Order: sequence, then C-alpha cells, then structure tokens
Amino acid sequence: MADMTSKISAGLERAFAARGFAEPSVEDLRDAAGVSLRTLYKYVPSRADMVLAALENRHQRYLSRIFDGLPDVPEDATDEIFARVGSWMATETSHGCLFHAAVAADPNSARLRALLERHKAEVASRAAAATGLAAAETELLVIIEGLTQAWPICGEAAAEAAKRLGHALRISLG
Amino acid sequence: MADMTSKISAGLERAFAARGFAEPSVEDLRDAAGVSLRTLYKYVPSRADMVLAALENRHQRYLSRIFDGLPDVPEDATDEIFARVGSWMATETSHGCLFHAAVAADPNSARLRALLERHKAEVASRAAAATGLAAAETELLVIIEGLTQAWPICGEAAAEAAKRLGHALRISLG
DNA sequence: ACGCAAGTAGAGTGATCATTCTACATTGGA
DNA sequence: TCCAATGTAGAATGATCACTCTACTTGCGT
Repeated sequence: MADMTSKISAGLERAFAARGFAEPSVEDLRDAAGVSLRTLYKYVPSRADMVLAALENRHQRYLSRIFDGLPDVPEDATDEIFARVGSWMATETSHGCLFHAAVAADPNSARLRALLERHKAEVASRAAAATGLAAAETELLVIIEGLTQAWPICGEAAAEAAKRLGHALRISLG
Repeated sequence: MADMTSKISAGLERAFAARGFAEPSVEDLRDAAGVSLRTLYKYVPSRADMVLAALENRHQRYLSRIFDGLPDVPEDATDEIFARVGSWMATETSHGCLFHAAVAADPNSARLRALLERHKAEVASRAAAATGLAAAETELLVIIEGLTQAWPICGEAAAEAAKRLGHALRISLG
C-alpha cells in the first residue's frame, strides 16, 4: 500500500525531528509510525533506512512549504522565502537543519551525504530561480543555511537579518 | 595535572571531530586520549562530559585561529575572517559545525545547548568588533553560519560568496 | 464459507557498550 | 627505603537495543 509507506515515512519524520537521530529506539519509531514492528521492518528494512525514509519525506514537505506559490515579483519572492524559512524553523524544528543533523549523527553514511547534497542543491537552484538571482546561487545558499543555523540562537532576528542580506546582495549585483 | 587534562581534551576533540559523536566508543576515546580507562574516567566522569570537554577545547582553538592577529583595517579583517573560516573548514572539519553536530546528536542536553549559545555568542561579538560592523552582528553570524554549513557542499566557493556578502553588507550600511 | 495476503502483539536473541572493579607498576618526597 | 598518589591494563557487569521469530487476527476476492 502507498498509504502505509507514506504513513510510516511521516511518522518517522516526526519522531526524528522531535527527538533527534540517536535517541529514539526502533520501538519508539514503531509507536510514532503507528504500525507493528513487523510491518515497520517490512517497509523499511533497517534503522538506517528509517532515517532515509524520514528525510525523503521532509525533503518534499520542505520544498513545497518554501517554494510553492511564491510571488512573481523577484524582490517579494526573496523576502517571502526568508520569511517562510523562519516560519518553518518556528513550527517544525527548534534546532538547525535535519539533514545536517542526520549526517552529523552518522558521518560515514554515503547515502546520507548524497541525500544532503541533493536536498541542498535543489533548494539553492529553486531559490536562484525564484529570486532572479541566478548569478548568486551560492550567496543565496549561504544566507539560507545561515538563517537556518542562526535561528535557534537568534530567533526571528535571524530572518530579518537574512532579508537585509538579500537586499544588500541585490543592490550590489546592480 | 593540568597536562593530563589538556592532553585528554585534545584527544577527545580529535576523536569526535574525526568520527562524529555517536560512533566512537569510550574505548576508542581512551585510545585517542592516550590514557587508561581509569584515568579517563577520573578526569572526565562520563561520556557526556567527554563531549563537553572536547567542545571546550575546540572553542578555544577556534577563537584563536579565527580572531587572533587580524588586520586593523576593518575591510581587510572582514575578508580575513571569512578566509580563515574557510581554511578552518578545509583543515579541521569536513562537515559542518561541531557544536551544532553535538547538539543534534543529543538534543535534550541543556549543558550542550548552553555551550553552543556561549560559543556562537562569542564568535558573533568578536566578529562584530573586528569588522566594525557592530550594527550588523546578526548578519555577520548568519554569514559565518552559512559559510560553515555551505562549505561541505560548495567548498571554497562558499568562502568567496561569504566575502561578497560581507562587501554588500558594508556598502548597504553606508 | 474459505483461504491467503497483510496486519498486530510482543517475547526472544545476540551484540554492543558505558561504567566499575581488580590487580599491578611508577615515581617522587620525607 | 618506603609509602602514598597516580598511573596502566584489561576483565566483569548490567543495561540497552536492533533485529527476528512465533502466534494470533482481519478483510477481501472467489
């Protein structure tokens, strides 16, 4: 069932986001997914795969929450992206990026690294397209990453700082 | 002995930086510290304290590597800070900030959170002072955090982007 | 009705690992 | 010279935990 797969992925994402990657036992993950241990292992054959399934789910949710239905005017889209990243941090994650956290928890996993790079590459390229700042894709990524990591420390002030950096960048590009 | 304490802290920092916070067993940490298990536990009474000792050591090393002996001219100091952060990433850390990684590995530790905040607050305030951009401390923190997280993905290009953001920021502040 | 496909519940297993404990070695000061 | 402090080496211990297995239930197509 596709139902089962997405129910499990969503539950896993919630569990890892709330409690980190090290702490939850597979039995905790089973509770979060709302299925039996046997079924959980049928759809997701190891704990490492549970991490990947959770991140796959988050990737999709993040992209649609940040980039769907942005304003057409590039200046407005830029501010809106940073505002949405701030709101994402406020409601979904109290501490940093879940992809970086997963890699930090298991730095030797090549699959995890690959997923992180795919996620960030897509975020950067969509941001470049929506803001019309294609010549400054790396700068946009730096701002988004910085906002994400600074949020747990500075809160809303980080989003305001990101917007000001976006304006400064646009001006300096002429 | 003060010797023993700093030898142990340095070894622990090396081990956690190389292999993450989850993987190394206490016996691995003992090997990295170069002492016996008994002595290790005498100076650092639990694995959680070993993480804190490693981070304390890193905090000092990071501050002195990034901020010691900066140029007096604010423009030059700004570029130099970003260049040094890039060089730190290149030689010390392949993936992200060790403090964020530690918090991600154990999100419930209040001591770890406190240490992260103290570290970032000091980085931000020293950067603000050295660059003469005291009015934009949060922007500086966003750039440094962004550079640190984007480095594993973009490499040296992240440092160049950070420098351009620094210039744009200085211009926009008039 | 029936039987299979797919689910639940939860006990068992084997490995790993933080922490403690026992036994021994060294060293420097009185 | 002796002892007390501080170190090394590494074997128990006890808990946790990923993963497997057994036994039972349910719903659907024919």
